[in-house]
Amino acid sequence: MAVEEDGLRADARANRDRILEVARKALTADPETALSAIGKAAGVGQGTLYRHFPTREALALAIYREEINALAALASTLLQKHPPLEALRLWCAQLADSSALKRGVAKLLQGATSEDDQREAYQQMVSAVRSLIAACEAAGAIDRGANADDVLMLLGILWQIPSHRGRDARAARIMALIFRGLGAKDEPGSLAGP
Amino acid sequence: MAVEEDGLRADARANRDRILEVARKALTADPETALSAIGKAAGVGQGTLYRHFPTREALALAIYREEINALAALASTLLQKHPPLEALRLWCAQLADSSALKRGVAKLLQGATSEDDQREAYQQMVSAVRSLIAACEAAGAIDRGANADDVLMLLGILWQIPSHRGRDARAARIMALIFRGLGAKDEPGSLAGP
DNA sequence: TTGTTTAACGGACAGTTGTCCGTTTAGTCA
DNA sequence: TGACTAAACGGACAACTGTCCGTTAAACAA
Repeated sequence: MAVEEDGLRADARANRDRILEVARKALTADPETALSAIGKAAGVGQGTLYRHFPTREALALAIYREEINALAALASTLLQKHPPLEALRLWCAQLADSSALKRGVAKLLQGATSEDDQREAYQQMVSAVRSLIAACEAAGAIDRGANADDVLMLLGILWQIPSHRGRDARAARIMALIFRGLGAKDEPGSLAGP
Repeated sequence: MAVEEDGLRADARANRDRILEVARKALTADPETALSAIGKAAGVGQGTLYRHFPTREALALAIYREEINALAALASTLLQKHPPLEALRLWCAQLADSSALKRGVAKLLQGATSEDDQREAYQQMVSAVRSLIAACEAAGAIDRGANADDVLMLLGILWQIPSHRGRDARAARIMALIFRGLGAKDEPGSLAGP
């Protein structure tokens, strides 16, 4: 047997792509759509669906993989264009705004999981946070000693805020608290305490 | 029909108690025990089980209700015996140590749920946090403006930390970050930075 | 006691998740 | 082109959750 460049057989790849396409629409419309319904809509059997995506999280992760990649890449981009602390702020704001990355992916950020590709995505995010933190520390913009895993875990809360009215304000308050916890030196232009 | 003092008919109360007793043991042994198995072990039908406890969380909540009550009550006790900030610290430490209050209840602290009794338990916890925060603010031990819901949400993370080695250290780091975020004035005796 | 009401019971059932395994077929090589 | 092999398929199945509804019996009144 030979393999395609990505290690998948042609029919497997086609199925995978079709499942993802269907799932993206279905889950966007209703995040709790039954996986069996997605399988049916994609014209594949249960077995096929679960072989490609063993859990709901794995499916959600694959769907939002692009956004995760983008978010991870954003870190270095921001660091090039802005002072470290502002880069961190902007990155967190983007994180909070990525409303597409809902519940399903949120767990991922709370702690390492066992699935390989989930681990990888988690690592990407931790690396992003780590680079931002390191830059801030080097610039003296936050205190030393912050732990990237901890910070990511705390930031993960931003997705658990129910999307009622006042969500944004709440997210802002929580972010501000975390930044303070990091010992962020207030920048010129921001309102600050004593 | 008349009712007992607690509003439950005698047989209903007996069933409820029996379910709780069985569930406590079963869930302690394996947090993922099937609810159907618990129902069977308690000698009640599916319907009875679900009427008493509509969801797994509701059951977990009922089991740990005493601990939640104790935790809520602890707040005022600590405030009487200690300076506000230390009371808050001790309370959070106790919260982090309540390892029995695992996953199932954790969600509860993340955001308001719709179930009535879950709401009530949540409110108890928020009230506890609010009183602690208020005392700290009044004493000038933390900055004004902290939001009890936000703080509880952040503290809820403490239960999501996987119980690997290093869990305690991680919990301590996260708590420290939150306290800093609240603007906690370091007490004499604690190690602190500039 | 006996009768009436209705809360509570409990098991059947429908829907979903995740697994298993016999069947199909893509890709390769002669 | 035809045969071979293993990756992939897909549907049946087992387990679990949560609902529905006909039946039972607790509480009370006459």
